[in-house]
Amino acid sequence: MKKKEEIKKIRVRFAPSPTGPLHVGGSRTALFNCLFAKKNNGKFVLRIEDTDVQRSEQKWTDEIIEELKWLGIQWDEGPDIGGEFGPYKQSQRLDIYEKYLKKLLEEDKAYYCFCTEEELEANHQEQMSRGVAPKYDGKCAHLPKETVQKNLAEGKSSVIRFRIQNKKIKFNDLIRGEVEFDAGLLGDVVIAKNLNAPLYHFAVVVDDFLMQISHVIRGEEHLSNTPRQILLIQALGFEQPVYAHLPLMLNTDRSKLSKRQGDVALADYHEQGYLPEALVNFMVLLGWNPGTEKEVFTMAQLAREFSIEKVQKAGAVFNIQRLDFLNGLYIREKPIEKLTELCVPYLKEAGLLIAGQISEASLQKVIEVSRTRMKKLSEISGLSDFFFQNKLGYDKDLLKWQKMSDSEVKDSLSFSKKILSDTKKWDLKDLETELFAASDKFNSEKGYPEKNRGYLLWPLRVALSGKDSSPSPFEIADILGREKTIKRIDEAIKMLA
RNA sequence: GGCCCUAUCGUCUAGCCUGGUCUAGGACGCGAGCUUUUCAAGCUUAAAACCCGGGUUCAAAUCCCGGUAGGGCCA
Repeated sequence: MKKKEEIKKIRVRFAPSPTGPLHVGGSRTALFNCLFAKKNNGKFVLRIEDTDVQRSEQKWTDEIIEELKWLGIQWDEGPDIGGEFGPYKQSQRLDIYEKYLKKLLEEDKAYYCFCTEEELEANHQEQMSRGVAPKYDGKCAHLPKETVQKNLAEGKSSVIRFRIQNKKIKFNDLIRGEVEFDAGLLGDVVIAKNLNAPLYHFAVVVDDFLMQISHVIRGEEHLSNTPRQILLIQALGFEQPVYAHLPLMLNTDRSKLSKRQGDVALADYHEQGYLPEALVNFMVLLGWNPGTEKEVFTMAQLAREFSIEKVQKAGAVFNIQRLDFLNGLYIREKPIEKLTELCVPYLKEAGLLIAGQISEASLQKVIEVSRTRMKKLSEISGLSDFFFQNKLGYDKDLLKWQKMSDSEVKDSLSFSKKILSDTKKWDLKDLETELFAASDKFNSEKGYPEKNRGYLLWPLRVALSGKDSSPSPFEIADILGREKTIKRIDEAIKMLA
């Protein structure tokens, strides 16, 4: 058998910091990573970057996991399921970082810096005033060993800095092509507060290497951090991954998507009743398209059709109207049992759904007749409340179709009442047929224009719904049943008396 | 301030690599119409863009150069 080429396994990761709710931007990064892995038969790793002890909290880790799962994003290795390259939380890997930190220190590729905040600030100010790019001035870069030892022994506060070499860093980005930076402009970067407190740039590099990450797919905000990390990789003798920097998700004013201009937490969208299918479909189209005119995708289709080469370079504005459209689309397509199940919590929260008050079948009908009007699940209560309420509150003038007078409306309702009282079969089809026929009869008796069915149907529909817009009177009556329907008509007539 | 990235309808984008088929295609939204008791949904339809300036070429949205604008990162 022919010996297999050393084909490097595709391994990607999503590495969020649990310092707050999962951001939609982060969710999209996770999605792209997941799709890239699926498409290329690779592995997708979830790693929690919780080295910032001050700001990291377990509850955010839990939320990240929960929301990603909800979206339908699956990982092959992660803090919740373990894996070959664990642990997958940086806080559990401190001894690993310490080892590499010591190595850099021993090889004099990193050094202790004792500069105070004030010194750094003064230096920064001075450089700014001279119009020079601000960077660390290297004051502690060549301290005698004894001084360092003495300072350390005295417990003088310090950080560990990495020596940035003065050279050009070039790398090939899968999305942007060749990118070049001049590292000489950088200044020695702080990689750890101390041996047990590594900082972001350092921890990522170590973990990506140890977890054998082949492709680093992340947001564009990290593009300018890449040369630093490459230098670190070289200093540690690691292998460099392939980079792909995704375009940013933008506010309407084209700045980086941020809180003040709307919701940024995935959980917010979840709560409002956006469907994961819609969110996934929406997010993937922000910066990617298959090159065909197809725009509606399931996760499975995406896993097949996704290609990183077709990812856009420019940032994409988060356009909520498009999300709403897609969500409406998925709401309309959802099997009714599923959709009903999804709506129940919203109805309960609004105090509309009281256990045992309505049959499952009727509830499904309520959802069915409301779904075309729904952009998100949370809208169900406002759309269907009148089905559940005993008393409707509306102005009697709403009952009037065009320029009808009170007594005309009363006649109209009485007419409907008579028809509905006599109707033998109480189902949607028959109600519709009967009422259409009744409308024609009513109009000709009253001398109203033949085709204008509003004279009969509008007052009826308002009497049943109490709203200026609602499903048809047939649909409402069908669900309400004869007794409640007649009762509502009577109540309306009473208002006109 | 320095560095880097980006640039097609209001928005998401196709086309750009391999110049002509582009009077620039699709989708969301917006306008109109149909349908209709209402609002939706559905169907039909309109308006709407190649950032600017040079160059190369018979021919440029597409290639080259220079601006401009926006964004990101650094502190």
